[in-house]
Amino acid sequence: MGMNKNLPVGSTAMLVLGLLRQKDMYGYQMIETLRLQSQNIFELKAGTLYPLLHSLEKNGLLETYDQDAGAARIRRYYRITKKGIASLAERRREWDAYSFAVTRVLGGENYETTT
Amino acid sequence: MGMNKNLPVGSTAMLVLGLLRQKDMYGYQMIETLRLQSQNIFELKAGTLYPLLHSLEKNGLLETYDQDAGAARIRRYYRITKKGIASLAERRREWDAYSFAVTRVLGGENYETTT
DNA sequence: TTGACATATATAGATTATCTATATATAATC
DNA sequence: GATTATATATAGATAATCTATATATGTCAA
Repeated sequence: MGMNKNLPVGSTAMLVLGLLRQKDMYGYQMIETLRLQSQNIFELKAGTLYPLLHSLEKNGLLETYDQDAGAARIRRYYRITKKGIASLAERRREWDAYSFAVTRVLGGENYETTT
Repeated sequence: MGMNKNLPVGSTAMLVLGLLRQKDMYGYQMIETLRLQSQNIFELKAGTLYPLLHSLEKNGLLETYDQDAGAARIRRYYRITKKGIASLAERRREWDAYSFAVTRVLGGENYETTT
């Protein structure tokens, strides 16, 4: 993910599942939507996304269908499954716990260190 | 970092710098303090921490001193440098932007997708 | 009409963060 | 005497993401 090489990581699958909970999308659209909704914070690379989508599909979190005939260009749409929705909920719980803990450690409050 | 293998993230350096902004610490103490302050969310492994400390020191973000003589066991203390404090501030800015963007994407608000 | 750029998907290989496993040594506890 | 906690360290494995590359079509400007 864009920004800085150090920070992000590990939560791309959660973001993709979050997008697809909004509506079905094809890969390129996910990259654009993620960039727009995050105000250019997330710049997901195609080389990251497509292998990730394949793996989420293989694990039953997503399913695919190709665009209706008649369209010039092929677009492979992804739809989130029941299992994907459950996985998203679990990932969100973990994200919340993680980011809350970061706030606690960096927050500036003075927790005494029970050494 | 503990929790779940997926989530973790690349923010361990930020957390370590955050701890050392509170006060000087030695490695083992950082692991314990991080675990306590995060209420067991962060379970940083020794095999992660020590190489990280060496690298932060090599880059001038930390400096070390050994425990005063007389003590039985050797403890290597780490102190954050001016450069380390600046780096922490930058990493926090990035963390804030990142977590804010996650909230925007997952938040549930209905941003229209300008496809 | 040619070239450049945006759209669209895909894979191979490199990089890097973190983990597991292992090593060493002392102190405390059973 | 054996086990567990303290304390630091390194080697090797795993996994997430990136860069680079490939392919193909559509659009727009020169």
